[in-house]
Amino acid sequence: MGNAVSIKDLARKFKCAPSTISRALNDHPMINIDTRKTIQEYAHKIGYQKNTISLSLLNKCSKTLGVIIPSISHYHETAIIEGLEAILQPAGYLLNICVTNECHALEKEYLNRLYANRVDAICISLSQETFDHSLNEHIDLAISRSMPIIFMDRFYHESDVDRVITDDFKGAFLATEHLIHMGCQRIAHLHGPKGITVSQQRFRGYQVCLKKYGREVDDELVKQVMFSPESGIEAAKSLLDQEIKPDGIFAVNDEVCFGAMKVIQERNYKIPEDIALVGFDDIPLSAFGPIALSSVSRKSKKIGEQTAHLFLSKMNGMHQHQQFTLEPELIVRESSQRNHYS
Amino acid sequence: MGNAVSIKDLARKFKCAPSTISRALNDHPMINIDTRKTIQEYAHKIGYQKNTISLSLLNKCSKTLGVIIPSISHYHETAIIEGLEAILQPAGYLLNICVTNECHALEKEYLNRLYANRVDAICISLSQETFDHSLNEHIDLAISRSMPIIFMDRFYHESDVDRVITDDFKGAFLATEHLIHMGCQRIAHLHGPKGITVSQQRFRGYQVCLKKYGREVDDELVKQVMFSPESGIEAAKSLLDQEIKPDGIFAVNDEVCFGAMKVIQERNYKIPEDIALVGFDDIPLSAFGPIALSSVSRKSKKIGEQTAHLFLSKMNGMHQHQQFTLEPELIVRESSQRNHYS
DNA sequence: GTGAAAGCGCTAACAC
DNA sequence: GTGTTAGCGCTTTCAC
Repeated sequence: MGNAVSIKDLARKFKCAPSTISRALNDHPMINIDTRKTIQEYAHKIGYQKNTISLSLLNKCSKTLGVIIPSISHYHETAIIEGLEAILQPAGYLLNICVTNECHALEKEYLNRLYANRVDAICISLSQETFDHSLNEHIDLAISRSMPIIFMDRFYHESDVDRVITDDFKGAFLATEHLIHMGCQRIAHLHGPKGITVSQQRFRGYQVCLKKYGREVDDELVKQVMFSPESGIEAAKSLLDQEIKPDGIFAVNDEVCFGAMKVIQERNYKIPEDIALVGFDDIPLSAFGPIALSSVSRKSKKIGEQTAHLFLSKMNGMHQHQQFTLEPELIVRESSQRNHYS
Repeated sequence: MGNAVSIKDLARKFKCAPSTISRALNDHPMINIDTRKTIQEYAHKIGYQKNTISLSLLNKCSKTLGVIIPSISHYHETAIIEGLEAILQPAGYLLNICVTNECHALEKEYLNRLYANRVDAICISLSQETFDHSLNEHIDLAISRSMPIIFMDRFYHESDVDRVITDDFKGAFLATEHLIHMGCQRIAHLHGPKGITVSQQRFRGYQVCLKKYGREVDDELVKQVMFSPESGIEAAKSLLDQEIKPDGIFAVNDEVCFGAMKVIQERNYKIPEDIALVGFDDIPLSAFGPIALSSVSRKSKKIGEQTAHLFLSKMNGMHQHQQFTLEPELIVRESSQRNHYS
């Protein structure tokens, strides 16, 4: 790495000034066309490649986007990354991806490191810890340093920031309404971790929908879960062990649903006849389990794409903050499709 | 971003030379302890943060690792990234993650861009296209530029390179042997895309194991698939439509297995009694489907960790090439656990 | 049409 | 104990 060929080396070789080489390589019209070609060809031949770091220093622009996410093991986050890459690769950007494991200290550390590296902007989906304890100083610091920040999914307050989110409330509403239409009388909800926006929004959608159809939210039918199948298993067991059993379940995500599905089948209830199931996220495997799972798609890839576009517009001088809320889509499959409508 | 506070600004403020500030911030013992503290506190207060780009230029070291992977939508790749981060975050590194979608042109483009950014090394899992057509000039170019390259999973030839892989052959052998032990007589294989090392190795493991137990590989029982559940569905249908039906299936990965499982259940065969199933990768959902899937774990996270260690040892001056081959582990679950052993 | 020089932010060798 | 200077690789303004 220390031996990379530089513009100076080429200058020595051609017995000219570094600036001439620079101009030649950038196809500057004022350089003699022949020398230009000769230099370009030679540079290519010996594998010269501009050192972008020096350009970053010079132009105060690193052509890199920082991405901070709480986890990378779910479809949602990887689809976001795919969306970001799809738009930003052609635009010449690289992605610095940082995974916080929902840990605030790490998030803070990464935010600082990305700033130290002078990335052009940071897209962030806040960690659970940051959320739970409203720890926002690191974000405020970044903003005061005028580092452009774009929030994805979770954001720290309603004030004037750039953000791209899905309308989780609406998605949850659609899912619950669908279960009502399928004739479910006792619709349970597997409620995501407390303090997380998506959990709250999805619960609210469930709640408001039930109310709208003149039903009460029964606390016994709402169980707390983490975002994992294990957690869905536990919750489903506790649901099926109690007096009032559900005939429909809307879960905070698909993984949880898979866990619940396993328990339901083990106990010989029929899906969707005895218990109808709807999840959230529409992960790729949902369509291909032994019972295809109904799910709300939150357009994960689109979040990435939209975020990328927002970022590019900021790079092009758009200083006004923008907020995008994407529409979720209910995908009905076997796990909730009943033939007898209510 | 253009307004970031620099060492020069601090020098102006304290009416001293930039080098004094630099030394103070780096806790240089020769600077007066009081001025040192004063400067440090003030710098912290106004949110000064060293510009790492200038350091990269100076030290010829960017504290960044480039990561090139063919896809990011499977558990395997995300687990690798988790492994890399687990080791490299504490060491102060950032990851530039690039997804090629199995496309050679993109891979080449990214490799070059990472070199332009002078990342300290590049970890790469080659794209299918690169593999299929043995397109290695970009790799050779990177090596000739003395950019450290570490191969993960797929690598381009057996020569002297750094690499971390799993023993796919052995994993496949274990899976097949297990099916034999479970009494399966006609073991089918869902063979991954041609030209991909993992497909070949897994097929070879299957093949060699059958031979070892005195059985023939029946071409009718080997079906070609892609790495998707859809593909598993098709292949399973074609298997079950033919004269000779399998009583055991070893699939190139778990997604494919899920697809196959769906078809098998739809046709009312019992798992594992009629048909036993073993997949590969041990994705998190495998344990939690309605029928828990047996699978070979390729220690994905460990690949990331080992790669990170290899990288760090290279940064510490280890110039000899290292090759690591991780041991796979067969995880037996419902889909293949029969009570009557052969 | 080409060269010389300054500067992006920082550190380190060398003064004093 | 602190200042001065040069330099990492590049572009760009100003000369000529």
